[in-house]
Amino acid sequence: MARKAPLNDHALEIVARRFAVLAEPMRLRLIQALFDGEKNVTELVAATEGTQANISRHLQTLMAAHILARRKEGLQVFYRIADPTIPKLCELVCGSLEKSLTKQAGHLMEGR
Amino acid sequence: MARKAPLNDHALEIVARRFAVLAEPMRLRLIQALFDGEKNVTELVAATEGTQANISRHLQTLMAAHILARRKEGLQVFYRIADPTIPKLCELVCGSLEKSLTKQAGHLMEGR
DNA sequence: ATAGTATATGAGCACACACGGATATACTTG
DNA sequence: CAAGTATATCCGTGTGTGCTCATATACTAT
Repeated sequence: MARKAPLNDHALEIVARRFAVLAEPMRLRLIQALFDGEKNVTELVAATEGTQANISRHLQTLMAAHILARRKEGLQVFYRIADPTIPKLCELVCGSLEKSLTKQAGHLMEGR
Repeated sequence: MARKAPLNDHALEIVARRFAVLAEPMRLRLIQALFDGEKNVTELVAATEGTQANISRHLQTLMAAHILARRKEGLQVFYRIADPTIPKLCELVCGSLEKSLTKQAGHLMEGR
């Protein structure tokens, strides 16, 4: 994108849609919860403290964006991160934020 | 984010907000238009084929997110990309899309 | 001061979507 | 087949925000 020709309207919508999928705290929580390996829906509901209906919906959204992949095993469905660029994306954004918010950087990690 | 402790709620909202700012085709057009140097509002309106009011609003949004910076010169205001991670972010997303959409990859560039 | 140009902002509308509760589907076990 | 569990989907509501039109602000020039 930097040095190449500008993207056309359709491509821009696709890129924007991708960012939009990542623009939801609950979905970021899900992604975070999956950084250390696959989990089933019940585990994800517990890890994110959301309702089952809402988590399921967000998982569909992340699937449609090809960010997650699913594996069925009996009654349970296990989700995992399918797109290797996702961790890099999050690192980039977090790094940028930490740099611009050095004063508040200490607050960014869970344990204060 | 990948290896570190999970982000707390406040941090997640900040990250999500950042993605949300990038989740708008018109704002991506503005960012693209600024890849090759600063432009004033009138030039950006022409480059993006948007209305002046709308472009101005999007520029405020990008400013508030510290993605752009502005420089006033008489009547005109020149905007430029202030966050160096933005081009990298776009490259990452575009690269990922091209890889997952190899069949449609040819359609991604402006000239079809 | 007046007129003219560049940019920003206020008001109102429309649409997308996150959320919760209830319900449906899929699968397992007895 | 019935009962139970895990996951997905439907429906209604509320909120956020992108868009346009009109107007306001900031600056320049005559």
